Amino acid sequence: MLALSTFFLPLSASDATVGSVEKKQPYHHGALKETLLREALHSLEKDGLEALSLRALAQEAGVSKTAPYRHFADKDALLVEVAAEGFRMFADALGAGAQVAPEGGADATDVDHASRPVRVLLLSYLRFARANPALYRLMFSRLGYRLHSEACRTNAERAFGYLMEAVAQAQTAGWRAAQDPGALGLSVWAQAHGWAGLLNDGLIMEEMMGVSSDPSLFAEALLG
Amino acid sequence: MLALSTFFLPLSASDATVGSVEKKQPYHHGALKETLLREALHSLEKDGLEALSLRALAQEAGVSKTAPYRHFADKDALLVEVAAEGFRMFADALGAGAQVAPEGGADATDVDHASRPVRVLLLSYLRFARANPALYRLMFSRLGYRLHSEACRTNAERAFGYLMEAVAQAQTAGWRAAQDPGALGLSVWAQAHGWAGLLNDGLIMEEMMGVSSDPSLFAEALLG
DNA sequence: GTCTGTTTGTTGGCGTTGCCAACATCAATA
DNA sequence: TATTGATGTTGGCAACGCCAACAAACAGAC
Repeated sequence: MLALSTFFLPLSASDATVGSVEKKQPYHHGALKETLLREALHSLEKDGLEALSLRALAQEAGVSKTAPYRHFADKDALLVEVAAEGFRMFADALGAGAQVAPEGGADATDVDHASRPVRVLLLSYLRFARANPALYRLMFSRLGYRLHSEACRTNAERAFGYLMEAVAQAQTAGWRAAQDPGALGLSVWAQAHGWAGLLNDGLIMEEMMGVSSDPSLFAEALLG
Repeated sequence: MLALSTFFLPLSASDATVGSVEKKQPYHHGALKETLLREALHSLEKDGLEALSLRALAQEAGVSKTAPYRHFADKDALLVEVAAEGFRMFADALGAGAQVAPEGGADATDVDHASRPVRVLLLSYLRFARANPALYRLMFSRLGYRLHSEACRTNAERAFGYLMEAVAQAQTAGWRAAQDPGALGLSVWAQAHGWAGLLNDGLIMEEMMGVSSDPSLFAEALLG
């Protein structure tokens, strides 16, 4: 009777405590790789990179300790794929943020209006970094970029492209128009990366500065 | 005869292969804590944080695997003390750099002359980060600041003080004089921290930007 | 359908790590 | 001199990444 509910459930094999008679866990998981990647993301944001363990992921997926090695050469290979997924999400976030408010309309009275695209992008950037701190750290580490994963490189360059677009837009509107675009883009990136790191590692020391840690306020200080 | 050279060498107990007769390694090391900290620094810069092992440090010091626990509660405690030493070195570097060229003299013809103190400090900052990448990473991580070690906090604040001094000097000389000093200091710090991270993790992608990775060139882009 | 090869799991084990408990040695002090 | 506390040693536990050998299930050829 109870077994009727186990008709086609190859995805989440979580019916371990149903009874002791018919635990018909299928030999093949069916979607182990995707499950492991999803769990790795969860584990990352829950307990950080250092606590992430292949064996624990395997156990959580209801699979033996060495099963992950059928899908990933080693732990680093899994982390690289997680980082690639992170870069995909990251580029999407920057792209979406840029599309939300392309040209605000007729509020050009503000002196800093020209820098608006950069400001918008920085907020998207910091929002992502704050929402996924461990993932962000992983992405911008030896594993994220160094190990020349194609997916990482592609999406990282896409994200950087959005940043350069925002800078170009701002420059044509008059913001730091004299500066070299490449150097300016790198500078903006460094600013964003620095803020992300300081915020995520809890190093901001607001009490030392009398400045709130609300990212929207930082943007004011970011742009001269 | 050869044993004459082993008169008072309680520090480096590396005379293991002298002979097999008189290896009179004293039961107590004498300076284990300092030795371990020194080796930890070396190991950090040689193989990175992830490869650092308490057992390996102990073996290198010629001591049993659990001897370090008489001086450090656990691995994190040792790393915190390493980070504290790092902050000491860091603050010293920033302070020394500031003293080298307090007021350059009569070359005030440069428009960017006012920002000179900040530029000098940024170069000291990046030089330190580039010279000790793994240490820098450790310092600005969960272990460096979060675990409220008194020595870390004190020296970090000293370093930040030098940064704020440079900013104040530049502001009185006219550089971004209108901006809030606290916010401006934080912004400069974020810039420096961002550059340090991007450089140390090899994420700069000069070919993408047509910009050399020479830190002295970055300073140009750093300051509007 | 049966056979066969490949994919995807499993068990058992190796070497390493951080850390604990129990014991040994030595210096300093009562 | 006896005792105590600091410092180092041995043995061991659990967890980890990863390897080798084996087992189950799927997939295509016949």
